[in-house]
Amino acid sequence: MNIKQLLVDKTKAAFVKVGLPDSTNTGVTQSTKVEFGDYQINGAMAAAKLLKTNPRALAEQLLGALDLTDIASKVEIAGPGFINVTLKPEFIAAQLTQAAASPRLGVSENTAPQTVVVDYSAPNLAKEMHVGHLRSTIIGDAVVRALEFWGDKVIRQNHMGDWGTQFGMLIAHLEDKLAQGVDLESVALADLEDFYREAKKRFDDEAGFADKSRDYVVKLQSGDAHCQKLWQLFIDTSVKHSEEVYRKLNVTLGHEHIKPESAYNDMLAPIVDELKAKGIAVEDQGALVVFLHELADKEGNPSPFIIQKTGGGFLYATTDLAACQYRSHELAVDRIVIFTDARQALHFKQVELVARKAGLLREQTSYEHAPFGTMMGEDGKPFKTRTGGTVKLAELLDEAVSRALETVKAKSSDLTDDEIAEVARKVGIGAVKFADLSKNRTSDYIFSWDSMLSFEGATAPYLQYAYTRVRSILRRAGVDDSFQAPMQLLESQEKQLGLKVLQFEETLQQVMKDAQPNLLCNYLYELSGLFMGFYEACPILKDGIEPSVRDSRLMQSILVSKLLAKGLDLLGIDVMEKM
RNA sequence: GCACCCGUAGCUCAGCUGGAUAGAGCACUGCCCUCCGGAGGCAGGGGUCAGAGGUUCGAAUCCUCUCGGGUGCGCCA
Repeated sequence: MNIKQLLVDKTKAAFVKVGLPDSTNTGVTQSTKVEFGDYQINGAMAAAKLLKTNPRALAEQLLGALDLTDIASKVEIAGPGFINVTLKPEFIAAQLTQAAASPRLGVSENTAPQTVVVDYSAPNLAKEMHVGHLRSTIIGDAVVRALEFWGDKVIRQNHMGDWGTQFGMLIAHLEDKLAQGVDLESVALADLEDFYREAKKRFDDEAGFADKSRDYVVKLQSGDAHCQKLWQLFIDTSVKHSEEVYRKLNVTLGHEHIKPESAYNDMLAPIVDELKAKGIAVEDQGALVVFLHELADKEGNPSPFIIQKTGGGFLYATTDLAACQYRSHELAVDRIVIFTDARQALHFKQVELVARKAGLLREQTSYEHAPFGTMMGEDGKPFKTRTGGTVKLAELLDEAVSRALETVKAKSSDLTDDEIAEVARKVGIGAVKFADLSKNRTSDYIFSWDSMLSFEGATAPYLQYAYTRVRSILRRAGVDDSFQAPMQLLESQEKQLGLKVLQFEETLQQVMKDAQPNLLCNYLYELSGLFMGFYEACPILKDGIEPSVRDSRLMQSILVSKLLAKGLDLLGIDVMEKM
C-alpha cells in the first residue's frame, strides 16, 4: 500500500476538477507534525501562484472537489493554504490487515519491472580490499536487495580492476619470485598487500624494473600466454580473497557477478576507431582525445577526455565506454547505477556525455553515478592505521566482531557460547554496516568504534534488540507468523505505529530512486522507536487486557517483527531471536 | 587558474519535489523497574542552519557573491 501515491492520485483528480492541468504538482507529503494530521497537501499554494488567485480560496475549492471518503476522518485547511489530512483509524487498520496477509508486507506489485545494472564493490585486484571498498560494496548491495525485493531485474556487475598498469609490475615481481623457487601459494600471494608493497618499492627504486613492468603490461594485454598464466594465478588468488570478505560482510556478490575490466578488452579498439571515424575523438599531442564543450570553463576551454594514450594504450575511460555499450545495447537495460567514490564524478559525467554522443548509450537507458564520500578517522582525516597504512577490510570486520563479543558476553545471560559467538558476529558486522549505511551517501563520514558499538541510539544493535523484544513477546504469547485477528487502533501510539508500518513502501521507493539506503535506516529506527513507545503504552500480555485488544496488538507486533527483519535484511544485516 | 562537493546543537548526523515553531542520537540534568527483555522509555537545557544580498505569501533547501574545508582537472584507476 502506498498511501502517499493514493493521496497524490486523489488530489490530482481534484485538481483536474477545479480546472488545473493533470501535471500540477500536488505537493503531498507526510505531515511534519502530529497537529498537522498524517499527510499534508501543499500544492494548492504553488498552483494559486500560477493562477494568480488567492491560495486559501483555491484550497477551499480543492477541498470541495477532493473525495477522501473512507480514507480520511478529517481534512482541513490551515495557514495560507495547507490541506491537512487525518486518516481514519479504520482505514489504517484495514490496510494493516492486508499487509499482514501479504508476503510482500503490504508493498504493492511492481507493474513495470525494469532491468537494472548495478555496478558496485569493484575492488582493485592488485591489492587486498581495504576500508575504501566498504561503502561501495555495502551501499550497492543494499540498493540491489531493495530493487530485487521490489521486483526489478537486477544484474550485479562487479567491475573488478584486473587490467591496469600495476599488473605489469606485479607479474614482473611474481616472475622473479618464482625464478627464485618460492612457493606461489604460501609465500608470494599469501599477503597481497605485502606483495604489492614489495613490487611497488622495486618499481620506484630498482633500475630497469619499471621498464620491465611496462613491457609486461603490453605483453599481457596483447595476449602473451606466459604472462596471462601468471596474471591468472594472481587474479584467482585475489578474487578468492575478495569473496572471503564478501562472505564475512554478508554481501550478495558471488563469482558469477564478476565482470572485470579485462572482459571489455576486445571491445576497446573498435570503439576507439568508431569515435575517431565519427570525428568525436581527435588526435592531440599524440593521444586520442574527446573535447567536451559541454563541460567548458568560463573561457570556453573544453574539458579533455583521453580515450587512447600516446603509443596506443587504452585507459579506464575506454573501458567505461565499452561497459556503456555492453550494458545498454547487449544487455539492453533500462538503468545503470554505478557506486564509486565521489572523486570520480567528473569522469562519469564525461563518460556519459561521450557515450551519448557516440550512441554507446541508448536514449532509454539512464546512466547514474551514485557517488559517496570518504570514510574518515576520528581526527577528521582519511581513515588509516596508527602507522598511516590503509586499514584492511577483513581486519576491520574481525575487530568489529571481537569488540561485539565483549559486549554480548557482558549483557547476555542465558545464551550458550556458540550462540554468543553467533550473536556477536551479527551484531559486530551489523554495527559496521549500519553506521555506514545510515549516513547520507554523498558526504564524508567519521568512523568511530565507540559510537557504532556503544549499541545505543541509531545503531544496528538497537534495531536488533527491538526485534528480539518483539519476538520475545510473540514467543511468550505462543503465536506464530500465521496468526490472524482483526485489527483495531485504540491508542494514538497504535495508530502512529500502524501508519509507519504502512509507509514502508514510500521509503522503499525513495531508496531505489535515489540509491540512498540511509532513508531505510532512518525509517527502521523510527519504526523501532514507535514500537518501543507502543510497547510502553499499550500492554499486550498483561492481566486485564481484552482478548480482542491483545490479538490486535499481537498482529501489530508480528507485522513490526517481519518488517524489521525484512528491512534489516535489505540492508544486509541479520537479526536473531535472542541476544 | 577553472570545475564539482561540503559548511545545521559541545560531538556525530537527519532534514524528501521550497512549506507551518529546524529534528534525532551521543554527552549533560532529572524522572520511570509490584516490569510483556532497562541494549529501554519519558521530560529538560542546548541553534545567527558559515556570512551577505536576491527570488516570494513562505528559504537550511533555489540564484549571486564572500569566507572556510575537501576533491578533481591530457596520457593512473
